Amino acid sequence: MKTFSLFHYFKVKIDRIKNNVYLYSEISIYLMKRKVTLKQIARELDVSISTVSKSLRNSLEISEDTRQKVQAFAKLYNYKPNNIALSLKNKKTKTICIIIPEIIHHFFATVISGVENVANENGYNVLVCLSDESFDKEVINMEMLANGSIDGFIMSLSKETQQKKDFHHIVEVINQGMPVVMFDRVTNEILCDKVIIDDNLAAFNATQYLIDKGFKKIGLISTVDYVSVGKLRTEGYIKALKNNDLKIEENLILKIEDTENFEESIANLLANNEIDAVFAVNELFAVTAIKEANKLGKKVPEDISIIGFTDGIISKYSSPSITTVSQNGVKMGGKAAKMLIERLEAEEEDEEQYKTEVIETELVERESTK
Amino acid sequence: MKTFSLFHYFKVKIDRIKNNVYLYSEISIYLMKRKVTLKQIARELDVSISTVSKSLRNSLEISEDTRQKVQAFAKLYNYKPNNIALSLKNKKTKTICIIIPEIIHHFFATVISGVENVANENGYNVLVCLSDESFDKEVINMEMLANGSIDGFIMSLSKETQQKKDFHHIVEVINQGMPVVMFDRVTNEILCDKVIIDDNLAAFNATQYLIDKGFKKIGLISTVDYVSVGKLRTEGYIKALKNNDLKIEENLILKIEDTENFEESIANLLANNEIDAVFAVNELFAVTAIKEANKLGKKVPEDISIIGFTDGIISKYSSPSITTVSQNGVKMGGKAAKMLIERLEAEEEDEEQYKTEVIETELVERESTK
DNA sequence: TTTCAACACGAAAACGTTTTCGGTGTATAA
DNA sequence: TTATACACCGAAAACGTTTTCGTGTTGAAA
Repeated sequence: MKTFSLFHYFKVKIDRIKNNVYLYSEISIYLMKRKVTLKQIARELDVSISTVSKSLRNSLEISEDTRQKVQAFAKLYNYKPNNIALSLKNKKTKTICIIIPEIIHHFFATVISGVENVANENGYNVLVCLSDESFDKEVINMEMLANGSIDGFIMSLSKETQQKKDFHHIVEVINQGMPVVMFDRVTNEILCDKVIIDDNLAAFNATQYLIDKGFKKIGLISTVDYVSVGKLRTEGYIKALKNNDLKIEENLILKIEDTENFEESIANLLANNEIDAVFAVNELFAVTAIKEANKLGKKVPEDISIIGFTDGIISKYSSPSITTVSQNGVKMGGKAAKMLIERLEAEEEDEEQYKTEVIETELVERESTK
Repeated sequence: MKTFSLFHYFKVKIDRIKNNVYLYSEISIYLMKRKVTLKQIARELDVSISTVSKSLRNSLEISEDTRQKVQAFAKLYNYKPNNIALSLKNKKTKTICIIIPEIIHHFFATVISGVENVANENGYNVLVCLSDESFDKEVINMEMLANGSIDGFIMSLSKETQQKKDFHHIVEVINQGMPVVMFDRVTNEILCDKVIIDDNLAAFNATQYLIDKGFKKIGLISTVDYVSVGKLRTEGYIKALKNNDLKIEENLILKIEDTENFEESIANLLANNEIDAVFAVNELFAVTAIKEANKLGKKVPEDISIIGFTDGIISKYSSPSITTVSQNGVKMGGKAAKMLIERLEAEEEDEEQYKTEVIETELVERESTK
């Protein structure tokens, strides 16, 4: 029994501790070695577990003398309370889970960063789960963790979930009393706190920006409609055109389904139409548009202007760098975490109404527009 | 007491269950509502907790009859065992923690992705902690989680930790019997499992590649030496030059300390020297070199060739796309997770010797070299 | 000397599991 | 009828905490 031998390593030292001779300076060297529990300290010091616990928490019930003795001993063995036991007792884990479709998307990475910051400031840990855009993985993750492992969820829906419109797993979790905050890819069918950007407005502004520059034939590279943000951004684009009495031309609108091999579709869009500007709903589409334009002998921004969405690594370091709608992921994640934690620490479900926070976007002008 | 009223909602149904009339088809509708425990089921069914537990685990000690009754009831109330309680009992949390300096670096994001995959396959969850390149945050995170919250660590050292060379927090954790796997930014001062790439060799190969193309004046953009990978890559570069009897010119070697505002340094390097090729130790430096070269009127790859390190988003989508040393983060994370889990599930610390796995790199040829 | 408060500490319950061990009751064999 | 076996079930310990309540000792006041 390794845990026992531990107590005989520094017999001399311990006896001195017991006799209230505290040698703090000598103690730090012996910090190492296995986990020690209240029970073990209690046994060794010939007091009860309660006494040890109270001593360490500086309870007034305990005499100055034993308190110091216990604390010195605990320090010697580097006692730290077991978090799992505390979680069980308190019915709180101080851990929140964020479920995102993919981590390699820069935007989601920044959101995690924002969540982590705020969570840590408030003493929470962050569990990251990747749904991989899969409905099943989303469900499994949630069911797995909803059984005491965490205190609440922050999530952005997977594509498949948005397509199926099946949200039973989320409803169940909420019904069990566990708070959920959705961000970015949300749905109206679930009642919970949400934090989003005004995709519609942002797209409208971006398109308007192009129109103001004098462009008439503005292409749109979007996603299929079941991706909520794709749909909203498409609507914003259309609204801007209508507002300026420009014709909506179906062949200028490209809706990409597959995230692989979309280069050809974009090349076709650019080749077969007299487009003088493009609004792309993400930075991948934007940078690909630049590449394909170059291949067709069209220079950016001289021959064609391009605006992207999401201010990530690509937009910043592409040549030319890309004018884009900046969507502050860090702020978004931070806000989501704040909302979740506030709800967790509210006096037992005030059942106060759910809120939807809108993070403002900003158009970052770079080299891809003129 | 909300938890009680629950038991009176569907009184009729329950009575039928008790009388062994199992109506599975009707059950699914009532899945919702709060967490139910073994104790509650036991009380309601007038059996002991042990019986309920055994029934649900299909113990042979329990009669077919009560087993079915209990299982039907548990299903009705969507019983799921409490993970925290299980963790406490089993002294295993089935959670591993990955500590990385920053999540917005594409490479680290891919590592997380690899860790997540392997972890999930083996029934583990992944807790992500960001050290933010800070020693203190690294220490706090580790101390916080080493108290039962997780089963093991996967980590890459923060810059500050590498600079201070203070690894006491890691030693302590290991001494407590918690396995640690280090990746990418590792140190020889710690004995544990590691997974790295052969930075030296990879840099050597990349430099050799440039030399083979006929370049003589090859610049190096590296980091300061306390960043282990920066140092190793620098050594590889120097070795390649020496091997080919090329002069090592100090003014062709740029060591960047600050990750902000390094553009000027790079511009100076390119402006003040007759450089015909550059090897950069990460993709940020590589893409910046391209930008600065362009500003100086030098075209890539016509006037100057550039090789980067880490095959990330930037290298792929930059124009021109960047020839780079591909460092497979997913594979690296997967390997690290595999090593950690194997150690966790080994028959109680065989104390088998620690291993260091080397992930092979690959030179991905793109447009930035000719 | 008796009474009472203050003090210092311990026992035990609770959180939700799993598992070991022991104890019923019934049926079968002697 | 008695002994044995077996099927079925419950009590209790264990994981590591915190907290409530109870209890014994001490000293001072009556």
